[in-house]
Amino acid sequence: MSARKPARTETLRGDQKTRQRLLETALRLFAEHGFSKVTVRQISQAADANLAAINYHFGDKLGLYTEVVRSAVDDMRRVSDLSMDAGSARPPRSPEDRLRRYVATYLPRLAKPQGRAASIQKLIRHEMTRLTPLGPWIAEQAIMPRIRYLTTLMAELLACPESDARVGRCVVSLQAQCLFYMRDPMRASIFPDWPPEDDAELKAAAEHIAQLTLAGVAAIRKGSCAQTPAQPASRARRRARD
Amino acid sequence: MSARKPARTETLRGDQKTRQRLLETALRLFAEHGFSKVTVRQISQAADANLAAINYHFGDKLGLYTEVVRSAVDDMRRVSDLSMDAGSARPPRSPEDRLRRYVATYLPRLAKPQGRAASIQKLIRHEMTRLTPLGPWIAEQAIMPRIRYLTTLMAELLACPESDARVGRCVVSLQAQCLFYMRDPMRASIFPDWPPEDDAELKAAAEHIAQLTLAGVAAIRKGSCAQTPAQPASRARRRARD
Amino acid sequence: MSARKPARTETLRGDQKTRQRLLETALRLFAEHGFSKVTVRQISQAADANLAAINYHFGDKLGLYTEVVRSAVDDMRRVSDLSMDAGSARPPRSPEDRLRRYVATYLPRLAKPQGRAASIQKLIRHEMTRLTPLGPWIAEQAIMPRIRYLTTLMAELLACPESDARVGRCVVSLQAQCLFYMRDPMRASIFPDWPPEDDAELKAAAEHIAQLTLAGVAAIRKGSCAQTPAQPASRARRRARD
Amino acid sequence: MSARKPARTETLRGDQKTRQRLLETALRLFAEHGFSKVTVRQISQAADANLAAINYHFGDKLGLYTEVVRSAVDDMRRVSDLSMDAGSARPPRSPEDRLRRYVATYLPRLAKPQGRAASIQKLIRHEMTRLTPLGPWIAEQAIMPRIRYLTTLMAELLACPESDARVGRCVVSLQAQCLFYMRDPMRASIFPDWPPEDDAELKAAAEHIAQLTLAGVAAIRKGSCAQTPAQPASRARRRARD
DNA sequence: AATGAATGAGCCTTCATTCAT
DNA sequence: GATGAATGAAGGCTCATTCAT
Repeated sequence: MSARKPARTETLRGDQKTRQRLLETALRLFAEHGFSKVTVRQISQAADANLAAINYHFGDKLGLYTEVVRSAVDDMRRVSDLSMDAGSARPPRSPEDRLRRYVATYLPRLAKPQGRAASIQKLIRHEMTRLTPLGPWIAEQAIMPRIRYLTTLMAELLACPESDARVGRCVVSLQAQCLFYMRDPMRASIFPDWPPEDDAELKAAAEHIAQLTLAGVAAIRKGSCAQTPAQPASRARRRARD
Repeated sequence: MSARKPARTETLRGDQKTRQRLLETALRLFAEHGFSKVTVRQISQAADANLAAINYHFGDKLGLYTEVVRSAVDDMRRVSDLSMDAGSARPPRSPEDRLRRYVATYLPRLAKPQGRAASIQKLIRHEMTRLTPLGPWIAEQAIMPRIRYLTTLMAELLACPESDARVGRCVVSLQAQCLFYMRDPMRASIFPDWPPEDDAELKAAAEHIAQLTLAGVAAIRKGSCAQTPAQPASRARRRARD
Repeated sequence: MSARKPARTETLRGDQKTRQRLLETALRLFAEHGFSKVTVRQISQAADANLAAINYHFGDKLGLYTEVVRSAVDDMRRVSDLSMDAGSARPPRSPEDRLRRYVATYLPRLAKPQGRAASIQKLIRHEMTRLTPLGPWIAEQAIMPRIRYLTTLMAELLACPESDARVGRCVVSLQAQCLFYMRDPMRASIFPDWPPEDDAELKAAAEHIAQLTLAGVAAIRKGSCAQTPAQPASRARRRARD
Repeated sequence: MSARKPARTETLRGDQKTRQRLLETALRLFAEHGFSKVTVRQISQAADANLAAINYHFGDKLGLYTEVVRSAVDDMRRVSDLSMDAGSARPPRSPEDRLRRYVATYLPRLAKPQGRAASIQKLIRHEMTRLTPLGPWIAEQAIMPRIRYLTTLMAELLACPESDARVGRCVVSLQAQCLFYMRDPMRASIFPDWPPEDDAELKAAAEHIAQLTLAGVAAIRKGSCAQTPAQPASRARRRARD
């Protein structure tokens, strides 16, 4: 059989050896419809492979899915380091600058994922509601680095140890604002323009988040006892007005 | 016939109890596992009803689901008005106070939904990823009132018309921070303590969000044209450093 | 309840007392779709009656059907006598005239049944493929009279006793030609113009059948060699005579 | 691979036997009880196959049915050509002889279908009352060839163009008489001896039909304008009386 | 390494029927 | 005499998986 095929065809269809085709097709379909809405028949047909090939290569449907998620998250992690100065040998910047840069590079990737990243994002979203054993692993790979990076950053901004309770809350506030710009079919069905795709608007949004967060964190840093009920509220208001 | 009416009411309760039991059971199961992971057999068994009763009362599985979602969203909408001063004849408070109150009442309901609300929240989460025709309706019922309320509030805080682009971004920033405290099985599997259940911690979190947001919005209000690159950015940075 | 209704409404809906409405609706639906393709729900809804009313009045679905068929066949029998000189006190006509008249009155009724007769015809057709216990009874009611009438007629034409084998065959030949003009959805789907609805064409068809049959019967009566025009047939004729 | 081919053929037979068994069993059951009265469970059990095999091989129940009908009609068409001189290189016979031969070969096949043909006949009968999209196709395959053959034949006998209205009527008269001898459960339940199974009786019946029809057609040919009311009718009557 | 056929469990739905008023 | 609710038995179909090459 192999002798009769041109090398090129061999490469296109034989070299990535069914297994690779299955992985790519499965990523696309799982991302689009979720694990349980995709049948192995659909995958094998779309990948131009035999029905039993999935079983042969990955044991069963879940085995294929696991492999897909694993490689997807690997991809994601590799790329995501970029926004966090990872491996950058540049002169250390001010925490404010680092935060602005973080938001400015993170937001477009959330709002306008490119190529494989788009599928991966959808896949992770589906995975979020399925509660598989891979969840914690995904978290460790994809989320914790961000948390650690932002924790250090916020601790600097607040001028306090990373263990301070306010640090975590500020990290959450920032991360929450960013993640809200992630593509979401549900939100898109309500607000057809969400998230914004216009580069200018996305840039403005990033600056908005950075400005609001920096100002808010600064206020929290200064606000020794901002939380007390009676008087402090008026004090806080006054301060917020400044 | 009139003499039998009491008996009939008894009957209505006794017979229609099945319908009600089905609705409640279905809400619980759909919330827990999602539409397609729950079988009508499970529901009818758990509700101690006949399999065909679902068909009789709701036509088919989807009819039951629709009814469940509809009543759930109705419930949610009715309760959610409370945090938005709806119908309150109290003396108008400052926008800062209203924002604080909004967060303070909204956050616990997101983080620690009570009874039916817990199921409803899960149900809506599932519905979010399914993209059914009910999505837009849910949005109008459950989300838009909040958006409108917060838009008015932010416009006041920013002292600008509601159509100003900054208003929308501030609304998003606040709402994003709040929604991040919503229960989420995925996040819970990564951070076992999320969202915090401790009342004190929740209160502190609400005050954090309010304080950060108020300070951030105030900064944005003053920085009339903070978005342009050159000067305003430095101004904003300087202010954030204080 | 009865006191409050105008007599007329009472008549339209109350007088024929559900039972009658059910019978008529069932006839229509059974005729249109056949016994097993119609559900009791459809019937009760179309008759504006309760679902359980069928069970109440007729025991079960089959009971209703039996009643429908029984009354339909009764109807049919009553009307069908007309084409067979039944009860006619007119002077006896020649058998040729009686045959022509038979075809002329029978054919239009088969091809263009009017009102209830149309439903009854369809109903009988469905019943023909179902092989119910009512079959023989229907036959006795609706078919045997014709057979007997035609048998007498053909015996006259053939000038032989009714027990002669040729009589039965001639009866079959005539009846077969007539019944072919009965409405038939299948044939209609192949030949959209079948059976002809045009009165002139129908009349021509009746005369054709009468003429062909009379000539054919006459030839059979004479026996030997009615068919051959030229020579070649003589060989076949000889063979057929043996 | 070539070495394994024999084994493979063995396999094709051994495995695909299921498909063939399903087709045969389905033909039998569908013929006996009709499409909707047979369950896929019955078929798969009777064919000693798995329930899902039907879905695998034919998509769904209707797919199986379609395949059964298709092959049945194919069979029927192939066999039916025999009675119509198709492909026969014999010396042309007189139209009278051809008509006699047509009836003589057609009638036994209608009255006493052999083996598969018996099932096919029943199947077609059921199909006739169901009005499926296959109806027209069945017609074209199984009926139209006969119509065309008989039309040519009758035009010869009448010595007129095929478009003459009388040709069609004569075709109908002959075909109607023949089809009446088709097996029919309903007629059988009324006349237990119908259609006759005795070869002698069938032969006599065929000769009767041929004789009656030939004489009738001859009469119609001579009575150029037999359809007009006044004279010709009396002429025809007179002739018929002889 | 890969395939086509076959399997069995399970799902949603429909329907005639009965029950309790 | 009539009703709405409830029931249980099937029926068709889908799907992941395994078997025999």
